[in-house]
Amino acid sequence: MERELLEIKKGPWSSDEDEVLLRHVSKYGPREWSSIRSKGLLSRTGKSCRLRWVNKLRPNLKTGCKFTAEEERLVVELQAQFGNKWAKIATYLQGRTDNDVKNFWSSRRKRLERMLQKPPTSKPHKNNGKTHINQVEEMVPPCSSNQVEEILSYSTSYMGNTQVFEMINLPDLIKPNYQQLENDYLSAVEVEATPLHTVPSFESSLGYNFPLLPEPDPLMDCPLFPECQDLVPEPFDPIFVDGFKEKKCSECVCSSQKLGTRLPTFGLEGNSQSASSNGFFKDFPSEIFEYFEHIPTSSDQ
DNA sequence: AACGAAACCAACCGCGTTCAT
DNA sequence: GATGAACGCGGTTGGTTTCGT
Repeated sequence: MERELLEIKKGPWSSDEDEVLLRHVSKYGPREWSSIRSKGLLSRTGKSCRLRWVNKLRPNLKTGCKFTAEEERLVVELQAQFGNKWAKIATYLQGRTDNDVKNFWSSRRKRLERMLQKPPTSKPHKNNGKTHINQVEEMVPPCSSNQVEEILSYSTSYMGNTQVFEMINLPDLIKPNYQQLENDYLSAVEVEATPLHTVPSFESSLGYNFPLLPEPDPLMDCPLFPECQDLVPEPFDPIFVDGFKEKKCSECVCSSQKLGTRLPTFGLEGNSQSASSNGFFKDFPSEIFEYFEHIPTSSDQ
């Protein structure tokens, strides 16, 4: 028994272990992770227990759901704003963990890196069932990782979803549909501000009132408010900032006032243009297209 | 059907921060 | 203030699943 406890178990969690962990959390709350092992309940480290709870067992998680277009857009915007502060970004996305966001981002990054680094081939493009991404892989010249980062900031692929190319147009991404964003944020705030005891959840059955996730403070975090200019994280993506230049900051403030200064204003007026096919490519830096052949559209087929 | 590549996801590790003593 | 334990976060890795050929 003692020996068993000394040996730290690693690897996938069993449902029994999950159950033990859930019982512990229901009794003591999501803390005292180390005591789980010291009490002999599990031979996992406190760290591991916490991670399991945060990423899989916590109530209200969107496990197994692909990122929606809105979530994707938010991640892109927030990543440009905060950098790789995944935990912070995750607080803006209901039901998503930092791990989710991190995985989403790195997967996206890898995909784009591959797209931009594969040398062009001389093979004819037949487009027989190939996605446009596959074609790009064959056509785009090698590219530095900086370029990848840059492009990542402005594009969204939405590859994981079934509507593979019904993606957000880059202009839409850089100049998001403001009204939509407002609505989304307000509904998000509404959810976040709803006390957990009013939300049917895990807590009611297990008897512990889980604390709300820390609510992001968009006012403090938004570098676009004049009063927050000092808080702009460095390095701040210059091109991303460029996207905002045409709009005066006063407009940000006005918009934020409309929302009681709680909206993370992206400082842009609406672009009601809906996502359409090929939006992904429309949004790439123009140089890239020097290497492109004509990409067939749906009307070509 | 088999195989390889890509995508996805869960979990670990190292390091920095916070907190109690 | 110094120290150590606990915690939280970001980066990375490795296993599994999905997809295309």
